[in-house]
Parts: sequence; C-alpha cells; structure tokens
Amino acid sequence: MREIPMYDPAKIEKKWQKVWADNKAFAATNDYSKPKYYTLIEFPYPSGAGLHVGHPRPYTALDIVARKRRMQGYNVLHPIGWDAFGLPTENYAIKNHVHPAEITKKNIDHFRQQLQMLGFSFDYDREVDTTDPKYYKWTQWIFLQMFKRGLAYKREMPVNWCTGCKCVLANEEVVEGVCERCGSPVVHKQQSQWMLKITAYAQKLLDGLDEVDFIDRVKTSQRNWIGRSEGAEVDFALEGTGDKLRVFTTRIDTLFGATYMVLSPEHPYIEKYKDQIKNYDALMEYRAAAARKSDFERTEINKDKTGVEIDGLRAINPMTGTSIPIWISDYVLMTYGTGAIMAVPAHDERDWDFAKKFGLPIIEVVAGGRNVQEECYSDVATGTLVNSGFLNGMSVAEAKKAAVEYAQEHGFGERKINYKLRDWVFARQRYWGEPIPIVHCPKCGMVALDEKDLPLLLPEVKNYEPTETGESPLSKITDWVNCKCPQCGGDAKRETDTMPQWAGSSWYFLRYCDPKNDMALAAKEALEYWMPVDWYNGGMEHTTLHLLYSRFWNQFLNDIGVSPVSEPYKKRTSHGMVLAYAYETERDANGQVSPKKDENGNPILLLDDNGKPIIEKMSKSRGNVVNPDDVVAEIGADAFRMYEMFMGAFDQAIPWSTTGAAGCRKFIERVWRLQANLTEDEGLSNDMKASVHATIKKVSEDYDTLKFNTAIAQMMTLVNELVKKGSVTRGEYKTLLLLLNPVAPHVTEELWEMNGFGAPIYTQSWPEYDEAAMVKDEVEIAIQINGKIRGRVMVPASLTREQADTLREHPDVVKAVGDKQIVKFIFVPGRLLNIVVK
RNA sequence: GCCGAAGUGGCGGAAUGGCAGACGCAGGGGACUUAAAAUCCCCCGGCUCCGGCUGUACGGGUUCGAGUCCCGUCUUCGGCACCA
Repeated sequence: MREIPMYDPAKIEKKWQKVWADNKAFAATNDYSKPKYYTLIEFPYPSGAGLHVGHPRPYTALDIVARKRRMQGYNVLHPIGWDAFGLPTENYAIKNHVHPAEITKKNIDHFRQQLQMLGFSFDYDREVDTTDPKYYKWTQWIFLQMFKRGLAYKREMPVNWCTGCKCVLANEEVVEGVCERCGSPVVHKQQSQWMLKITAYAQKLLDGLDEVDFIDRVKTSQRNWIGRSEGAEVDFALEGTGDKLRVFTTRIDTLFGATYMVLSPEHPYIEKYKDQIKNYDALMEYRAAAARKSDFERTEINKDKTGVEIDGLRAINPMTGTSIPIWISDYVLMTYGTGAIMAVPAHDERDWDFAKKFGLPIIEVVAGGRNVQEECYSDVATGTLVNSGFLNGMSVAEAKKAAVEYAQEHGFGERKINYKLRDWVFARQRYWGEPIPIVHCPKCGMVALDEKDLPLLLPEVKNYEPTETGESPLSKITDWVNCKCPQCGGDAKRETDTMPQWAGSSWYFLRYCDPKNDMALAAKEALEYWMPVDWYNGGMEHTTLHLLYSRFWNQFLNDIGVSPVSEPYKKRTSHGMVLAYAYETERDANGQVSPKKDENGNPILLLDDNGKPIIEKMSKSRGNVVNPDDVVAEIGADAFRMYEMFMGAFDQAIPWSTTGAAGCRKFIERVWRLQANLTEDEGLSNDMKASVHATIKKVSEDYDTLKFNTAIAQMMTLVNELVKKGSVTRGEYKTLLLLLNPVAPHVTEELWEMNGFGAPIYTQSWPEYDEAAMVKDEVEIAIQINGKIRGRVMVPASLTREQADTLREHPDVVKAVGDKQIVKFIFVPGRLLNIVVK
C-alpha cells in the first residue's frame, strides 16, 4: 500500500480557489454559438452579520447544477451580485454615523470572501450591485419607461404604514397585519404614493404560469395571490336620486335574495349624498374607528361584524323592485370590486352573520334542503333556484348565465372579472434606496427627468433618520430638492421618496447578461442569447414578492421590446430552511447568548412535552446560530458543502447537526484514503462495472432533480464497495472524482492532480453511463407465498417468465408450497416470484 | 374557514404498486493501540417459545402484492384569509 499525505482542506481549498480565479475557470463566455445554460440563485442582501448556514444550501445546489452543465459542454452563466439597498444598512448607518455606502462596501467584501471560501463557481467578473449608480441608472430608466406609459403613477390613497420602519409598505410586505421585516403593527394612512400598475398585468402574470416549470406550490401561491374571480357588476338604483350604485358579485344568480346593501366606510357616495344622509356624523365616527384599527386588529375580530345603517339613502333591487336599506361596514373593502356589495344573507356566510346580528331579512333563493334562517347555504354545486321569478328551477350555474344575460339586456349589469392583486406601492420614505427620477413642477406637474440625466444620484446627507411626518430624509436636503423643471425650466422640486428594496432585484437577471453595458441595460444579442434563466432557485418567502414583481417587470420590458422573453424564468425551485436544535442558553459577560453545556461539554438540548428535541429558527437571541466560517475551519468547505446537500431533502426544512456534518468529513477522508489502493488498471474492473455505471446514472439524474441526498448516498455506497474490495482501478477512481466534483470541488481536483489524471476536472467531461453495463449476471430475487416472503434465491439476471417456471422445483419453493395447490404464479424479472396457493 | 404539503427506527432520511428502513448520525460489541483518538469489522424497529409473528398516523377498500392507489378520520407544518 502506498504512503499518502494527510488530507488538509485548509491548504488545498485555498490552492484551488486561486487556480480557478487565476484561470477564470468559470467565466461565462460570449461565444453565442455554444449551447447556453443560465443558473440563478437569489442574490443576497449583504448584511453585517455575514453569511449564515442557510445561504449556502441553495448556492451549493445550483453550483452543482452549474458545474455539471459546464462539464457537459454548456456555456454556463452562473452569476452573483448584491441586493444592497435596504433598511438594516440604513439603520446601522444611523446608529454608527457611517455612510451606508461605506457599510455596504465592507459587507459586500466580507460576503464575497465568504462565498469564495466555499468554492462557488460564480463568474465574479459579472457581479452586480444594486446600489452602484451604474446599476441603478437602469433601475431609474425602467421606472421612467413605466411612468411614460402610465404604469407608474402617484395618487392619494390609503396605504399600509409601518409604525416601526416609519414608511409605507406594499401589500405583499404586510404579513398577518404586521410588517414582514420588523414585526411592528401596520396601520392605514391616507397618503400620496407612487404606485406601479401591476394590476394591468394580472391576467398576463396568471397566464404565464401555464408555460413555465415552477414547482406547484409556487404556482398555486401566485394564483391565489392574484386571485382571479369571475362574476358580474350590477347597478342598483338609488331611491329618489336617479343615480345608481354599482356592486361586484360572483353570485348574480342570487340577485332576487339581495335584501340590503353594504358600502365600505370609505365609499365616495357617503360624501356625495352627505346632505341627504341624516346620520352623517355617526357614519363618520364609524369610518374613523375603522381607520384607527390596524390590519391586525381587523383580522383578530374577524367574524364579529359591525356596521351602521345609512339613514336617508335606500336602493332598489333591480329584479324585485323592492326598496332595501344600505349599510356601511368594514367587512366591505374599498380596495376590492366597487367598494360596495349586494348582501344575500341566505347564501353568503358574511352577509348571513351581518343579517343575524342586525335583524335583516333572509330570503332563500337557492333551495338545498337547509333552513337558511338557521344556517347559511353557500354550496354552488347543488341546489335549485326558488323565489327568483324566471330563474326558478334552474341550477346555480344556469341561473348565473341567465341572470347576467337578463341584466345585460336590461342595461343594469355585465360580466366582470376581478383580481385580488392590488397595485404595488412603490415608494419608501427612507434614504438608502434609488431616488425616483421625477420632478414636481408647479406649472407642468410631475415631469420625468431626461434619460440623459440618469443616474439621478443619491445626495450626501448628514442625517439618515426617518421623520415622524412620513417624509423622506431626502426632503431636508434643500439644494438637492430644489431644481429646475426639465420641461419649462422653472423652479421645481424633486421627488424625495426612494424606491423600495424590491426595485433593484426586479431586473438584475437581465443585467447579468451584460453587466458592464453603459448604453443599455444590456445588449440585445446578450439578452437574446442568455434569456430566459434556465433554472432559478430561491426562497418560498419571495413567491408573492420578488418573484411576482420581477415577472411583472420583465413582462413590461418584453412589451416595450427590451427583454426578448415574456417569462424570465423557465424553471423555479425552492429550498428548505436550515433550522437549529433549541438549547438551554446562558449569557456571557458581553451579553452574547450561547448554549449551556453539560459536564461533558455538550450543549443541553431543550425537549418538548413528548421528550422530542425542539427545533427552531436560528437566531442570535437563541444562541443557536451556526457560522459557516467555524464549520469550514472545522471540517473544510467540501465537507460543509456536502453536508448542506446531504442533510435531507432539498426542499424540506432541516435542523443543522454538527455530528451529521462531521460524517461528511469522514466520507471525504475515506475517498482520500482510497488512493492508497489504486491499481494500474485504467479501465473498470469486471465486478465493479455494474456499480460504477449505476452510480453514474443515479448521480447524473439526481443532480438534475435536486435529489442531492440520494446522489451522495449512492456515491457512499460505491465507496463502501471499493473499500471492501481493497483495490480501486484508475478508471473507477477517476469516475468517482468526476461525479463527486460538483459537490466537493477542491478535494476532487487535488486527488485528480495527485494521481496524474491530467488537466483539471473543471476542464473535463461529465462521464456517460451504459445501460447494458449496468446489468449484473446474477440477481437475488425474493420468493413469496401469498405475498409473504418465504426465501431468497440467486437467479440469472436474464431469467424470463417461462424460464422462471423451473423455480417450482427449487427446494425452498417446494418446501414453502407444501401440499397446497398453486393457483397463480407471478414472476417479476429481477425482483421476485410470488406464488398464490390455496 | 379556504388552499397546499406532509405523517416511516433514538435522529436526518431511502424505497418506477414488487425483499420497508438504502445512506448517514447517535448507540452497542470487537480488532488494532501502553492508552486515547483515528481506522477497520460486526450488531442496531418491536415482540419472540428463535420456527416465526408484527410493523410505514388511524379505520376501511382495490390488488397475487400497498409506505406507495381509492374512500373516510386524526395530527403537524406552510400559505391565504371579511376578496363579495
């Protein structure tokens, strides 16, 4: 046996990282004749805390895909960048009196160094940074294109106001009534806001989902969020006014059962008929109370309906001609439909609750064997129309059709599709974001900056603090705010809000195609070659935020001829979070929280009532954060990468296990030691041939389907076989190193070089498998009697159903069958023989 | 409430309708060692009269054969949530 040096990951990892960097081993080339493959991970927000063990999970996964594709001959674009605008940096700047740009630079350098430590095959020459004026010039440019086409507009409207961040939030950023970032309550506030008209793309965003390969839960979430709903709009005459009140309904079939109407508290008709309304003050009081409620409170008291009847205004049911009352209630939202509803308490849960509470009449119009005075009946699949004139006897579906046609003929209604999706609140009252390139001119109104004046740079400020009034810190920089109108040349003021954090990430995948272009956001040929992204992996938490926003921006850019594709991402997958075991904690002198240790120095696990370990998110305050730097120092980057992939199914959340990670280091050492048993044979030995080819197949397929844990398990099995055998041919070892390379790139390169296998692995081709070589001569099959295992027997792999008949004479079979009568004889080649007896 | 995903050893998890628990962690035993670590070998769901029996959340069903398919129930996690 050959003497081999010790495995020293610290040394060899640095060595190969330098080789890759010096040779630009992973640069995407602009050779448009080659087949391309574009892998994308969500670029990180470079926080001060640096990388945590959650980041490398998706990064390693797509690094494996990228490395494999390169070996398969693709021109691979595998870029990295920095989504660097955002609140944490700004808050840190405020606290420590440093410019956010300085902090950003420092954080980026730290992140880059950590990513390089892990050996990711990013093309670092294509880095983008959303806070770089050369980058945000184009973010501003896209905004201007939207502005020119009426897709960016400013309007006074009720918005979500985060009481913690002191700025407005998009609907997508409000989670269960609180701010998704800081957890502070969100309240409603009337404010003039920049909006992007994402609703104009609602249908397109929905349709696009049919043509892309996204995991189902992403598609489902986006569909639910867009919330398409088919129904009708119906006009109710307002008694004694000649005016009418329009509502949206999905149940026009129940129109005969509409016994009252409800307006949202903010409905404009309350102002319009102020003079006629006798209890105006009471209505105003209710409106004010509703506005004061945070979203959280609104949902908390969900089912308990409140409301006030409008005294002095009534409507006419267009079907029955009956006069019905009009109420206001906060269960009707101004932001959906027309802000008014017809209430059919018999067949709508919310209306039923409301009617019961306020003693309003409930009229059954769909018969379904239930007493609607006692219980609401909202089933549309069964049931027949009653008390509904010409609709009587119809099914719900038939009645919907007939009713809408009737309304159309009589001019009081029409078909209508509504979406839950709201326009995107696109402004933040903060400093560290892209300035909005708009000027407010007293004469010309809102005027776009000339494109040649982009980028509009962020001015230097001394104080980044947000203001209580809801104005951006930029508003205090008067020499920046005061400017000339680009249109008339007169005195004007700049817009002082900045864009939300989601702006820069809405198009970065386009910039990667041609990141240094000064003339356009990217060259046409580059976009045509690289787009769409072939495989995009990212967090589920971005499904109705970044992922939806960026699809919208790209569809817009496609419409104006900038992006060559309508859907930017061909395939979207999602990773599970890396969690942690909960430990008993203690606080040291510096206030750092760390796990409490028992007498053996092991951290003390927290258990639940059933004695199972508690699993939770990693957080500083729980003292359970695992730092990648420490892990790499302990077991090396290759073992770290491997454990990230081996720990469990890629899309499942998994707690980090230190001993589990150490197991991967042990496996790498096993591969390392295997070289001591190397023979001179360049080919595959006969008894290993089947296993090697089966491994190539399994690993190749599993890498493409994100089943990294089983790919690695398969390689472990192969290594176990080779260790047991005591010798390994050069051909076998080479194949193993090639297959393992995407997961553990450093050690495999080192072993490849040490054993004289030729040019580095990153220049080698991916191994091919041969189905025929996978067939073993003999296989063990199971013998079952009535489906129960009764023995195992070796048979030639090629054994056919006919030949299997001879197994009747096999002693085990004879013994198991005994004197019973054979009813059926089932043979599954290579698997089993099942004999049914009586 | 609605939508979605999932329930398999002590743990993470494997199993195109075909030998449940691959692979790894933890644990136990042995070899090597003055010793320890590392390494190598063996064992490792439960019960067992050592023949077997039983077992993939629970109850039914389809099938020669079900962790896998169908019906029902329970539980957990995730998303949406007064969207008319």
